[in-house]
Amino acid sequence: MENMSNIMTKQFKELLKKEHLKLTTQRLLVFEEVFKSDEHRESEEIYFALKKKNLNISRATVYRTMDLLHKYGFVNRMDIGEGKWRYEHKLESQHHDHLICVKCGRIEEFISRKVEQVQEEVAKQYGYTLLKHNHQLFGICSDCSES
Amino acid sequence: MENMSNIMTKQFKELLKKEHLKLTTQRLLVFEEVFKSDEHRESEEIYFALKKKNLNISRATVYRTMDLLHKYGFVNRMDIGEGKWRYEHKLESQHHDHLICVKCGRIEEFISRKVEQVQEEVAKQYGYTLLKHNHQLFGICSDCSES
DNA sequence: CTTTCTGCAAATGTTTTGCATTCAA
DNA sequence: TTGAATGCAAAACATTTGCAGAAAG
Repeated sequence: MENMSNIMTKQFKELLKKEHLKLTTQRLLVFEEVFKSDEHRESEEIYFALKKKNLNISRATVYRTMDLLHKYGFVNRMDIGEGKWRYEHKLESQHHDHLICVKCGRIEEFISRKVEQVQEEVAKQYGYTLLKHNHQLFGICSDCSES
Repeated sequence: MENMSNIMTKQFKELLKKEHLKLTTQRLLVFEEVFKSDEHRESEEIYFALKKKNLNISRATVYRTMDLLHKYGFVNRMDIGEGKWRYEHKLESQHHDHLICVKCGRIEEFISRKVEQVQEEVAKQYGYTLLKHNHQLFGICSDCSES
């Protein structure tokens, strides 16, 4: 039986065809690595995850592919304020924001209709057409505040 | 008559004394440069602004001083997702978030009590103690959408 | 005097790029 | 067969660091 990840792979392949981009082994492997995990990872981590599996895809290709996946909307690129990006795939995930523990790095995803509404109001008030937003809460999670 | 910026300078000097940090010409010049402008600038821009005035303070010192100002709460460090920081001083400014035009780079500051409230609710719900947040809206401003 | 700070240049860490080679179409 | 993608190493970019000399306390 076909799972979600397979459907995404199909979509990815269709996109490549549509855009006259080549379906290479490397692109597929990076894609699958990204969709296999629900973590919020950096390109570097994805690169090493592949390396560990003896899939020696060059760093440049990993970065180039992540860029492509971001450009075509297969992943979200999040900036958690360390001067680098983390990616998360969009499989089965609705839009959400993040709650990040500054001690252990744990990331909680949250959705708040209220915040979404207020954002629209603010944008409207200033005459902006809203394209995207960045909303992260930093704090200490329950586990970390106990110890 | 004494203005706000002077008061801040006094506070900065007091802090240095309290922390047994040295009051150097460079630190004062960087500090004044930062408090002289209301822009949201990067360390690099501050470095060049000083250079233009023939104040040849080394890049390292500018970076080190911005770090200090951030550490002691004289400036906010914001990450607008380009892999680098921008700073804004806290002179006369309450807490606020940002609305950024992706075309011209213009930055609008906004405050929303509602968002602040909802953030607290979300943190509580997940058992987090909220420390800070990052909230940026990206869109197209009225000027840019006309053209 | 004795720390601490500065300036420099080198190092760092992440990401990008040029170019020869390889490969999908 | 040929234009695009890969891999490599070098470059780029913002930022940090080690260290010797300078300056503040």
